Amino acid sequence: MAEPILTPQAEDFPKWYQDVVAKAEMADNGPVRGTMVIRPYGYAIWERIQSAVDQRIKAAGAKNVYFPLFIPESYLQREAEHVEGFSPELAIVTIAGGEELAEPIVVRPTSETVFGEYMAKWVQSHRDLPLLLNQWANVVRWEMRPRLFLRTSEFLWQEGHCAHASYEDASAYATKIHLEVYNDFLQKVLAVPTYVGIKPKSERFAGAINSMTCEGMMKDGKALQMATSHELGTNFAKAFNITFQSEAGSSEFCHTTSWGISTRTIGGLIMAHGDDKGLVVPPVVAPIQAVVMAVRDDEAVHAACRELVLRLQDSGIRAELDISSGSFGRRATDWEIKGVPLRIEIGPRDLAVGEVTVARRDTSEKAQVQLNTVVAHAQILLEDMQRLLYSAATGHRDSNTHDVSTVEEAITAAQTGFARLDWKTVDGAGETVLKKEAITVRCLQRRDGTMPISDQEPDLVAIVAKSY
RNA sequence: CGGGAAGUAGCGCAGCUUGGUUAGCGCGCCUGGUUUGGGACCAGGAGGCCGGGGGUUCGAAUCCCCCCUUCCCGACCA
Repeated sequence: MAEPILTPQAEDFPKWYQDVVAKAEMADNGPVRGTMVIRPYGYAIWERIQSAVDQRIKAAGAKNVYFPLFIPESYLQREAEHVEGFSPELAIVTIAGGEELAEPIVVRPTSETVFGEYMAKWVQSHRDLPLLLNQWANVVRWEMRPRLFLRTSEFLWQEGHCAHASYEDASAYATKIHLEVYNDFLQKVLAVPTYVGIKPKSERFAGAINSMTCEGMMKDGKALQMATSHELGTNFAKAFNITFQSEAGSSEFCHTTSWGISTRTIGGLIMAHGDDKGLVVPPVVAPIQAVVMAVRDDEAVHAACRELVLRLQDSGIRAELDISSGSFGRRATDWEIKGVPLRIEIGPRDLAVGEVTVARRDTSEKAQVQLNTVVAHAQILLEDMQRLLYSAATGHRDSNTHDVSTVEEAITAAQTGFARLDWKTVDGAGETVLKKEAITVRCLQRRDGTMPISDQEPDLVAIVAKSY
């Protein structure tokens, strides 16, 4: 083990990220700038993210639908801020079927506008509300500086679009999604602790009256927005005429919301837990939770491995068999790069004493375990690892979040982590000063760390950082 | 989109300045054998329109122009 397989994080974090994405076989660049080919291992992680999020969305009452990829350009233009925010990153089709189109077609950067058009049709009465919809889709936002998973011109996500009768209902539901779907998922599944708050006006979604965010801290101390929920007020309802007849008989505008989580979270997962040996995938989201490795190319060893894989699978552990013929070190390293939580080694020495060797990815600890109790042991280790990854990430975040009192101190703190200071100290000129240092306000919170209803609340604190 | 660097086998690179027959090296890959408790070894082998297009030339990986892609730094972003 002379030379490192990956660039060490401390030497060059972005290079480490690229190395790990390539060597763990997560993704490749696509042929068109900014596009991404997600490979089987990366996609398996995405599928697990999808199912965990989808389950929570359905529990919150929203129903899945599918809207088209193509949106008439005129739709985007109906909401002034929305079109202004998105026009620089739109991909627009002007020729189709060999003919110049009468009206250009936009490849969706997000779907508020089409949803709006159909919500207007579907909603007539207060009895039709709330209308809670979600779709899993790809979207296109042309990016200047693409990075696999973190910023690609096409990405996969889920976008929820809801219409409510009142501001209070809309706000409450967007908040519920934010906390019970996104934040719960990020903490329990990805084991990423977050700062939950609202965006200042400068960072708000184009067309929103309020944007909520879950901000995670990566190992290099930079912030990553891992999910957002937006309150759109009546902006889109007015642009698309989404109205309903109230109980009293009057015609009212709906209050709409939208909320999303994307393949970017995979980048967050990589950078929140990965180390110099590669990925560290939390057991709950890991497509492979345990690999059973034959140490020797020997029939008795192979048979023991096969049998153990079946026992692990029977107990609900996602286990994989490795009886391939490469050298031990090579195979072990490959599984480490992929971040598989447990590696169970079986060789003649183990078999002779009825044991196996269990190595856990997070701590690198190796232990001898009785062959007949290893399944129960593995369950315990997986649960322990999930907990430990979350608490380690929380420790890293907390020890790199500094309370400061001036913009200058915030700039210093944001070189290596997050800074927390009074919002009134930053609001206005402070934000401009920070921006020059590539530092932004990631979110606004109340003093107790909870999420405010609006940025008009007094006594808010700002969390500022460099970000992806 | 601005400023910089780069594209030669799957990956990492040499060759280019000074144009000249069959374009090299390391890793990986394939075959056979010996191996396997932390990136094994020996022998043999496959793999290239030198990023794409155009030009200069008797002749281009090499010189010139345009385009595409990648990386770093800025402006934009889930």
